[in-house]
Amino acid sequence: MNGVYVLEKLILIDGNSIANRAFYALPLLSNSSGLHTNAVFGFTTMLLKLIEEQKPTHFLVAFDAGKVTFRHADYKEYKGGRAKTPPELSEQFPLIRELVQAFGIPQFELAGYEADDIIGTMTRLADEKGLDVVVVTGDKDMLQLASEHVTIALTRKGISEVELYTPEAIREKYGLVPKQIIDLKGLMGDASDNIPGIPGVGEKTALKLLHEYGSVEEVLARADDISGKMKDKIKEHADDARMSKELATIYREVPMEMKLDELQYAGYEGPTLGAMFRKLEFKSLLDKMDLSGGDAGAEGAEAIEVDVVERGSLGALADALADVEAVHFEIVGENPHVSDVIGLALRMSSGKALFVPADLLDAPEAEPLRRWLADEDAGKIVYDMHRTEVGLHWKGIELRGVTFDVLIAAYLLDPTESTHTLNELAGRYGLPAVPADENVFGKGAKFKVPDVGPLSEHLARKADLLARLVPVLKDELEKNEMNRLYYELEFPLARVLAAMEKRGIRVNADDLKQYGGELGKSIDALVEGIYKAAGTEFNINSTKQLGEILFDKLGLPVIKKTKTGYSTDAEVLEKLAPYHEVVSSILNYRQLAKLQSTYVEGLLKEIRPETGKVHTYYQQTIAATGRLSSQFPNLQNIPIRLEEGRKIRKVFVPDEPGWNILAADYSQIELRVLAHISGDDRLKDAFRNDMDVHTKTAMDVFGVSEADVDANMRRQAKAVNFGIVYGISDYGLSQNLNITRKEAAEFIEQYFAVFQGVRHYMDDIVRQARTNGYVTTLLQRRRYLPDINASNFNLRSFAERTAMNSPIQGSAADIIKLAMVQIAERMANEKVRSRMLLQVHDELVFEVPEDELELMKKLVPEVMEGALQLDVPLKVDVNYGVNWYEAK
DNA sequence: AACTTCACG
DNA sequence: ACGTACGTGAAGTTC
Repeated sequence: MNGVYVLEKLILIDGNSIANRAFYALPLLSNSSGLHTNAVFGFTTMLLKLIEEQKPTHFLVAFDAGKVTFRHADYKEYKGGRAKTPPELSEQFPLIRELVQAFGIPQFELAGYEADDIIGTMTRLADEKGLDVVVVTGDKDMLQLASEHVTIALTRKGISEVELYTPEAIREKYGLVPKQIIDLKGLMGDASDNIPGIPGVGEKTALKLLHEYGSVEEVLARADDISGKMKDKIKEHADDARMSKELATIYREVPMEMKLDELQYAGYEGPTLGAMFRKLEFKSLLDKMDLSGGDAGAEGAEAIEVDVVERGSLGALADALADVEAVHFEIVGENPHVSDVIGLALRMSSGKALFVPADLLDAPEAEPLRRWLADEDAGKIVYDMHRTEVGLHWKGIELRGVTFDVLIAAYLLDPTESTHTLNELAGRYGLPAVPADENVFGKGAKFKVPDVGPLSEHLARKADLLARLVPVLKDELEKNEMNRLYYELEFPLARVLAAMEKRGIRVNADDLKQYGGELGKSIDALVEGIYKAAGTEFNINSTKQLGEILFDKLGLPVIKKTKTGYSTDAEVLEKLAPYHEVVSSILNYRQLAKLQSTYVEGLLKEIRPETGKVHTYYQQTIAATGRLSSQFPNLQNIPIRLEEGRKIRKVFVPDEPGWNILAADYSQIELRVLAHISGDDRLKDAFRNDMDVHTKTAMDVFGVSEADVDANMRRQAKAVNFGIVYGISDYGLSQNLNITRKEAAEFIEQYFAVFQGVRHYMDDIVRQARTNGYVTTLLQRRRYLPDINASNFNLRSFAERTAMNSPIQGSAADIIKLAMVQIAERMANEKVRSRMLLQVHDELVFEVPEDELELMKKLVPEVMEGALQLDVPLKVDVNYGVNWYEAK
């Protein structure tokens, strides 16, 4: 009537029912570790078949949650007498949940309800929306749900075949309308669920009665019309019949907030499913579906045509550059600031490849190539633009005009993967395999750059794969609604980061050495005292030796153990301090030794003699939450909390005399993000009124006025706020506050009673994780949580906390990254001399000439606060001084 | 290479 | 009952 009618089909699976069917239908297979997999296998074949034959656009697998449902409140014998689920089957449920997740199918369960009720509710919702629905189950009761749009697929003989029941089919077979299925069961009962019905009434009699009277109520009302013994039986068991009918009625008003949109199904990802099948050892399916992928090695792969460019042919190369699609640079070593560029492979639009050895890059004849690399208008696809740009920089070559970075895309599509090597990406996205670098170069001491033949072949393969990956990755980004995240945030950020790293930050080596000298004296004195107190010399850095001294020799109480022996961490030592004077000396020693080794000696080693600066390297594709990380040296963990360490910051100075270090940090960005995404009114109010959020939390949780919040209450409230951001648990909070778990639990309950929006968010986000298998940030950054349905309590709890934390930490990361891109743009437009130097998660550090101080003090917070509009204001504090220490 | 400890947000 | 707070990187010791 109005526009195009899109055909949508929702499949709803009764997970428990199908698992049961599969289990009893198939022989008890088990894999090499002795785990049974027959039900999982049956479930798999069922899913594959449904996907192929039904082509669902929406999908849900519903599971029963727990043992007790609302039905037990009415009839405690419900499902009583049923044989316990055999362990061979129950052990398969976690696998089935993982399997469903690997298929990318949403799953759902709700405490107190059975899968039937969830499905009943979904069919009602889908029916209202006009979707076609297929319900897959082994349970005949579900036939009551059949309607114009809802078809019931009942498993038949095992699970290999299903029989489809429309209302017509039900009428043909039983002469009933779907609703009367409930009456049928009310009369005949169901032995397997311990529903009594009327004794002596089986299917035949029940059908006869229903054909005549229509419903249980009618049968009971007109029992007198019925002849013989049946009349007495019916009268005698009238209540049983009524209750049985009630028990058999599927509840279609389950209070769930699941939206149909959340059930969209776009099909499975071969590599994910392949990995699951490998785990389950479903070899036949792997082969049949050709999911083997991965590191198949180069044998099977087609040879790739690659020409090695020589000095004499560099001129000819210049003419070919217009036809380059992708470039792969091989830069060995972890730190691109000090790495060797070995060469590059150009993948031409013809499919052929050219290899340029690194030594040619410096040749005068390579000028056209260098110009092409630096040409903003010469588009090129690369892997890790940021790293390449840095690596080339130290060779005096610029890289510009990159149109797509494969690494960043791969990272966004699954930030939890530990690496995204091209070898892995080939497997992940089902493209022709590329050997692992390790197999070509060797690793560790055996690392060796191979001869030009195999080297050029390998790089050519990688460049070729880059070109092939691009359409696939673009497609995936689009599907995940990550275009903005990619094109407006991560991709432009890569160049901002490269620029910051190339610039570096000046470190005053002389001051640092002097500080190290002072530290050295203090450390020596402490060491002497410790040896004396211990009565022997030993390696204080060795936890093993330290443990022997403290616990065996001095007989101090063991507070905590580690995997390998006694724990001697700061928490333990603080508890031991009252017992022996040596302990506090050890704590002091630890503190100073850390400063000396990591921050004095470590930092000195990282100062580049050519520049007198340290050039950190930001990893943009490591952290699962979307944060950056910093290496060589790590400039995101320079001491600040303790004054002694904080002094280190004095050696970080501006590059030019008379300039300032300016630091701008977000105030409480994570709690502001939480206020925004949870929509919690009280939390929002706190920030809208620019209150001290910990004090406000203390007021609300303890129910006192602002004046009555003492330091201790604020401290506890602060710990609770931290806990909330981390995905709170009573245990974690009790550890942090040194209180009992019970007290911690009461705190948390108090908090949630007040901040109900936050509680709602926490429940909701975990539910989302369970159904989708992932959670997202404000800018659609995704984090997958494969353990969210694990049967192992620890794994599952960890995943739940991660589900709560990641959107918060990740959204904060989104915001500051967005600000960085915008600030870089503004600074370029305003043509300032000031430079952005560092990012420390919620802080940006700049060096600023005196005459730009006023401008930057205004520009930086303005952009940071406006980077992303939230329901609460973002607040930024700005400070500056002659070094990083003074910018406080 | 694994483990422990500790620095930061 | 279970037993960890979330996210990183670096240094030192031990195996």
